[in-house]
Amino acid sequence: MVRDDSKSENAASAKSRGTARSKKREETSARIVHAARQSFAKRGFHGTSTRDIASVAGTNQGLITYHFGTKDVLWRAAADNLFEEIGERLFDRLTQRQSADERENARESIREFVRFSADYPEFFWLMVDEGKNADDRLNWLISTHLRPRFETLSDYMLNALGYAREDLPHVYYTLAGAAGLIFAVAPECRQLTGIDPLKKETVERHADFVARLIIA
Amino acid sequence: MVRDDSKSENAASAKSRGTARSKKREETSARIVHAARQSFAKRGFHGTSTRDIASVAGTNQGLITYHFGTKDVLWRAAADNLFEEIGERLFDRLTQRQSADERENARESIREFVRFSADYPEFFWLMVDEGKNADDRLNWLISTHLRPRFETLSDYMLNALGYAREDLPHVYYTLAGAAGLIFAVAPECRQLTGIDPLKKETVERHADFVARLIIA
DNA sequence: TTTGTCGCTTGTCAATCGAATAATTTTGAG
DNA sequence: CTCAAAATTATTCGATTGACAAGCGACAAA
Repeated sequence: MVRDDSKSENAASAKSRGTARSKKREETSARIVHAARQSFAKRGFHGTSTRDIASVAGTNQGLITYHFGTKDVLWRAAADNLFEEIGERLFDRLTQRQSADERENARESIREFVRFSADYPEFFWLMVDEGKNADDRLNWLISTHLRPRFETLSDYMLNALGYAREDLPHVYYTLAGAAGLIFAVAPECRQLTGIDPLKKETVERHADFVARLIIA
Repeated sequence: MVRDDSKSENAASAKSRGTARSKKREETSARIVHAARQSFAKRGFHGTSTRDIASVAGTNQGLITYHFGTKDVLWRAAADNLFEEIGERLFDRLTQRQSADERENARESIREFVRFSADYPEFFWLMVDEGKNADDRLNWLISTHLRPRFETLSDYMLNALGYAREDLPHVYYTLAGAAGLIFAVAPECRQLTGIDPLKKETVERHADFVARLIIA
């Protein structure tokens, strides 16, 4: 049975807030969400079974139904969790950046974005996995997370980097693709080129490469 | 029952070569492979069922087992088919290109690669879908198709574009990502930015944008 | 201590998966 | 025309899927 929605959103009702029970509930729920994030990222929505996720989380499949109701809801929770971390990691740094040299400032922002792409290949996988099919998950993803993120970045590219408005889509997807692909296909890159893209020096090299490319 | 391997590879035994029977066999097989290419590209290996493929091909699932034996073999056949087309479409144009202006020559090569990425988003999907997991399919994909393709492009980037050897992986994945992502997530791009990346003018605009970026 | 709620486990369900086999139709050599 | 082989369809199988429901033990309010 699916639990009450009021608890579903706040992870605690008015009565049970802060108790040992609700604390355990949140812990378990978080563990499942974390496992779901890994699994969905690596195998995609269709390629991931709720039993796999449960196994990674160290529990059973029934518990997923109990906490989230459906696989779709769990996927949304995993996406929420990912974008929450992304917001903390990326946007705070980008928007708060300050420097004397405007050009070097922009370049460092791009480097930071490349480092972020190396730390969170999940974002790239999610983007490609869901972005190619116009379904409910894409609609939800755009309206909930992608749209505000894109608006923020657009303002930044428009004002700080001085791009024209009609170039924004090209800037956005060019940068995202250039920064993220090499990390998203790390196993392939390792086997094909012999270098490990996730090694610290390689990440920095790629960051510098892309930054110099975009801000010539 | 799986058909004889000698026919599996050549699509015709010595006796039946050129007959109406072997012709129909090849036609049917090609129809299934074509349907498999579409389905695998859109949904990935795990997200695609052999029944879906059969439905797209206008037949039933048993015929797939008859012609290819396993889903894995069909996937390889679909990949073979894709890379065959890619070879014809891309590499022939790139290597045969000749111009007086070396710089403009390189720029046009990149434009051509972007146009290719728009025509074949399947390549990007396949790359990301299979490149993130080090399994048998990735091993096969690299040794069979990706390695020779990468070598060819490496020579080109080394000689014609004058890049340093240790930068090759960065150039390769940066270009592939910058050129391909916007087309790979076309539905997302449409909904997020309002522009259709697959429209002819948009493709040309992106080609020009990326070309000017790489060859400044 | 009682009692009922809560977090969780277990078992089950219909649907669907890839694969194999049986049954049927089509084809072409003799 | 005959008939065996080939191509196609139909059926079946065991395994796995997401979802559901019954029941368990621990905990907390009364």
